[in-house]
Amino acid sequence: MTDRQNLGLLCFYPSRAMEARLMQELVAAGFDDITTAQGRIAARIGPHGTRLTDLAAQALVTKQTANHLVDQLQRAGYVHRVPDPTDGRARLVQMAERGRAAVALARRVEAEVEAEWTAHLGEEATAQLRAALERLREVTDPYR
Amino acid sequence: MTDRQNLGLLCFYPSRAMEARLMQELVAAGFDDITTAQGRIAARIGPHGTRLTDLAAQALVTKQTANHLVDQLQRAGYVHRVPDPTDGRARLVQMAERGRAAVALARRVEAEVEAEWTAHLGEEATAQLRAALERLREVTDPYR
DNA sequence: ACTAGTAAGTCAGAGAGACTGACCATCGTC
DNA sequence: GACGATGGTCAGTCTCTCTGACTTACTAGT
Repeated sequence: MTDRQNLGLLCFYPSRAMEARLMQELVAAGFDDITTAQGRIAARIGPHGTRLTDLAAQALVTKQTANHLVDQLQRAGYVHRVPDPTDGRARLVQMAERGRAAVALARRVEAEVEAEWTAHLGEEATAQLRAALERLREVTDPYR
Repeated sequence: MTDRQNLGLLCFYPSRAMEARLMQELVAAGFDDITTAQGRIAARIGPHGTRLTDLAAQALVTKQTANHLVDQLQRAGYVHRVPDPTDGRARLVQMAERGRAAVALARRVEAEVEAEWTAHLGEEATAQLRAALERLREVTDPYR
């Protein structure tokens, strides 16, 4: 019996497990030139494209870091940048074909992992868990 | 309204928030020569000391990485190493005085943050959340 | 219409974190 | 006592992330 662990740490295990599983399956499917850091940025690109600054803010990294990661994603063909029609300074980071394919796979894997977790916890407990985490996000995610 | 987020990502927000808060308060209290990576290792040192290999396994990093971080912690006076009386190859990483002081503060901050979360979610929902996360750990933490 | 301040993004450089691979010392077992 | 396994270290590399300084473009106030 280990001692009582704090809620933040308890949240860390599933979060790490999901990320590891995503990476593992992406690599297995041939998306082997991507890293977790790149994935964290890519996961936040909206359907019509997202500004670099917004990506950085949501991922809680500096613009420079986000820019660096987007450069790599672009070189690997996952995303491309287009000028923002509403703001001459800005550019929108959009998913390219390869990026959309990777995201589609990632969505499938996420659903798969959630199904496994649901099988372990039960439908009702999982629904409660999701509800609690969504409410907790209100006080733990500064960008939402 | 944002779309439904996966459970792994939902777990990420509280985990990141807890870690950020811990670092912030530790720095404010004068423990300003520590990093999150060092903290993640230090948090796993048991009451009688823990082997480097075990620390590495629990934190899911290589022995080299763990060794590097323990070196830094030792230089800063948070931990020290003693020979393992039961195994001539091994050494135990133990908390030093400064390390114990930091851990004591960290425990207080953790309790504080959990109290805030409980205030937001309610007693019952928080208890259910903890129970669900502890069960989820059974399938998401390889070292337990 | 001009100017001052703010916001978007880029360039350069540095430090920390994490890995792979090779290695030595010690333990445990046959 | 020899040999495979385990605990730990050394060396080198790559990625992530930051700070600081800068350019360009938008916006609000006069």
